[in-house]
Amino acid sequence: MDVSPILDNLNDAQRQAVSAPAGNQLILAGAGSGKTRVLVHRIAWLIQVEKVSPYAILAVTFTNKAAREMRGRIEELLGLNPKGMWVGTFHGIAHRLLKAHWQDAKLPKNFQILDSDDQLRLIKRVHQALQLDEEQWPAKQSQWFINHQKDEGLRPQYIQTNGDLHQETMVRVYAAYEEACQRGGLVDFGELLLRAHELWLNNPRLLEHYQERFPFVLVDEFQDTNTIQYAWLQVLSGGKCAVTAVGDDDQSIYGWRGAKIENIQRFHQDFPGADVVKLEQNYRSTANILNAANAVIENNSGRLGKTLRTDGDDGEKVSLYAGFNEQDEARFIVERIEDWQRKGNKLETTAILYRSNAQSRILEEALLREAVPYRIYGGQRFYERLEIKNALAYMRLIINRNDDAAFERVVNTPTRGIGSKTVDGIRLFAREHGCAMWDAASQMVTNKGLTPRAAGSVNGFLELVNELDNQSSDLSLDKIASMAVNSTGLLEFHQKEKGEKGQARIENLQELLNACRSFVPGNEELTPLEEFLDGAALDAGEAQADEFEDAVQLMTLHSAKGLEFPLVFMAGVEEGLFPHRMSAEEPGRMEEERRLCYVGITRAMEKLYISYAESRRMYGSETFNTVSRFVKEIPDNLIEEVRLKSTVSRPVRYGAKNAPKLVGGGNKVAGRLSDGGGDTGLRLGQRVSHPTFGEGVVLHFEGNKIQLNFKDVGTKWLIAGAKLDPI
DNA sequence: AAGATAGTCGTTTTT
DNA sequence: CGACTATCTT
Repeated sequence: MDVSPILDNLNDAQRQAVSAPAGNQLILAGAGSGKTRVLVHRIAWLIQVEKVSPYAILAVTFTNKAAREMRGRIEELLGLNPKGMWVGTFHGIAHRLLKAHWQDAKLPKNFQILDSDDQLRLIKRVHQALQLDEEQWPAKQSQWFINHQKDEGLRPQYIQTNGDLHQETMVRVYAAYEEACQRGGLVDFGELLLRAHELWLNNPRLLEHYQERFPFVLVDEFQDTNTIQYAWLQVLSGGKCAVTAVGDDDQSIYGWRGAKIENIQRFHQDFPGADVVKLEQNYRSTANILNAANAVIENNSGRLGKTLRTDGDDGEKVSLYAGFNEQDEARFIVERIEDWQRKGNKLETTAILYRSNAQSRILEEALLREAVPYRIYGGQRFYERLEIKNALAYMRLIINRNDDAAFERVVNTPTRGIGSKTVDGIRLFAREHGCAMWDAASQMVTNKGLTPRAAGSVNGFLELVNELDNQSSDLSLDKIASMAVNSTGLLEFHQKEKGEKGQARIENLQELLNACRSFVPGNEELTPLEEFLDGAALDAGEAQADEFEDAVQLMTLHSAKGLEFPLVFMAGVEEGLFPHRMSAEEPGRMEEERRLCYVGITRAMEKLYISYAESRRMYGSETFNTVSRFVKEIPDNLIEEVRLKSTVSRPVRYGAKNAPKLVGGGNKVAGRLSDGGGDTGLRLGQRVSHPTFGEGVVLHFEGNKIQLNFKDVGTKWLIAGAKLDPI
C-alpha cells in the first residue's frame, strides 16, 4: 500500500495524528493548523491503510456545512464517495437513528421536527393551557429552561425543585410541553439528542449493535459538545470503540448555549488511553497576527496549553484605529477597504467582524455611501422565513394531521374566515379531549360545535388538506409542493402583500419549488416528502443570494469561526461592547469573550485592523468607552496606531441615517433639492423599491441617471424617469 | 382582519 | 434610537 498520498504534505504532528494506531485520541488543533485536513486524512488512513470498512466509521460535526465539507473532501481524497459511511451533524445522526428505530424510541413513524420558532409557539399554548400570566411567565424563559434541561439530559421528573415556585412552574411547563409534543409526534432539537441517548440506554441490544458497527468514531469541534452530546458519545463508545476528538479549547465560544469546554478536558478520564496530539503549526496568519492572538489568549486560565507558531514572515503590524465615533470608525474601515481594492485585491478577501449584529447598520451605511458592495452573513435563514414555513406547514399536515404547530400556522393562512375565537375554541376542545387540533376541528364540525359560518370555513380547511393528501399519493415532490403553494392560495395570498415584501416572498416560494424540483431522495425508508421536510428542519439552508458578486463580508465574530480572510477588520473593540458588558461579572464568561477575540484575530491571514469608537450611540444615548482590555493584552511591538492623516475628516453630510424620513405614503418630497437629486423626489441614501429590481438604495446622481444599489441584483444605473418609490 | 399606535427592550445562535 | 410586539381601532 502506497501511503504517500495520505501522508505527504503533512507535518510531523499531523502525520502522527493521521497514522496513530487504533484507539482513543484527542487532537488539539489550533486555529489554522489544518484540522479538517487531519480529520479527513485520518479517515482515509483508516479506510485505505487499516482496511477499515467505510461502514465502520462514524464522523460527527456540528454544522451541516462542516458535514458537507468533510464529505466533499473525503470524496476528493479517496476518489470516490465512500457510500454507507455515516457523516453528519449530531442532530442529523440522532434523527437518523430515531427514524430507524422509531418504535424503540416510542415515537410515531412520521414524527416531525420542531424548530425553535415552532417550539416557542407551542410553549405559548402550553402557558395558556396552564393559565400562566404572560407578564410573569415569559414563554421565552420557559423555552430556555426546557432546552437547557434537555441539553443537560434531564427529564422533568428528575429535576429537583426544592419547593421553589419558579422552578416548580418551569417543571410543570416542561412536563406539559413534553406531553403536547408526544401527542403531536413532535420532536425539538434537544429532544432529538435526548431521545437518541435514551434509545441506547433503554435498548442494550441496539446499543451493542451500533457499538459493533462503529468501532471508529470521529468528532469535530469537540470543544462545542454539550452534556448530552458528550454522554451520547460516551455511551456509544462503551469503552470499546476508538473515539477521535478534534477540537480547540481556545475556540470554545458557545458556552452560553450549553457547550461544555470541560468536555475536552475530561476526555482523558472518560476515554482511557487517549493519545494526545497538538497541532500548533499555523498555516494561515503572519507571525505578527499570530503572536497577537497568542498574547491575548495567554491571559486565560486552565487552558490545555497550545502555542501556535508559524514559519511565515512577520508581516505587517496589527493596526489600531481610535475612531472619534462609530461613524468615523466605519468611514475609516471603508477607506482602508477602498485602498485595498485599489491595490488589486478582491473585496471578498476582506471581512468586517463585530461583536453584535446591531453594529452592522452603521457599517452598511458607510459602505453604501461609497458604493462598496457588501454581503451580510447571518440573519434569517431560508427555511425559517414566514412564507416558506407556511408552505411547509401544509406539506407537514399532509403526512401528519396531528402536527398542531403546522395546523395553527396555516388554519387561517391564507385567511379563510377562521378567526382567533374559532381557533381558541378548537384549541380548548383539543386540550379537554387530549387530542390533536385536527381531530378537535373535525369533531366540532360534525357535532355542530361551531357557528355555521365557522363550521363551513373549518370544514373547507379540513377538506383542502385531505384533498392535498389524496392527490399527493402518486405525485412527485415538486408537484406536491406546487399544490401546497398554489392550490392552497398561499401564493396568491403573499402576492397580495404590497411592496417589496410580497415580491421577495413570491421569489422565496419559487425558490422552494426549485429546491423541491432538484431534490434527490436518498432514503428508501421514507417518502421523498418526508425526507425533504426532515432535511428542511435540520438544515436551515444558509445558501442565499449574490454569490457571484464580489463583495465585502460582514458578520459577527461567532459566525466567523472556521473562516479565514486575507484582510480582517475587528470593529467596536471597546470595553462594554467587546468584551460585552453582560459578560463582565463572571470570570468564566469573560474568558469566553477572550476566546472570541482570539477567534477574531486568528481569522486574519495578512492584515488585521482593530478599531474602536471613543463615543458611540447605543440605545439612543451617547456612550463613551475605552479601548478593550484585549487590545491592551497585545504587546506594543505588534501594534501600530493609526493616526488621522488630516485633522479634519470629511464631514458626513448625507446618508440613509441622517436624512429625514419621508412621512406619509407620498413619493414626492416637495422642494427638496437634495444633493443633486434634482426633481426626482429622491435623495442620496434614499431607500426605494422598484417593480422588477426590488428594494434598493440611491447611491449617485449623474445627469439624468441615478445609480442604485439593489438588495438582490446589485448596483444598477437607471434613468431619472424610472419607476422608483421611496420606502 | 388589516392598520395604526403605544409600549418594550436591547449579546452571541452550529441544530 | 428603532425594531418588534401587543393591543386597540375601524
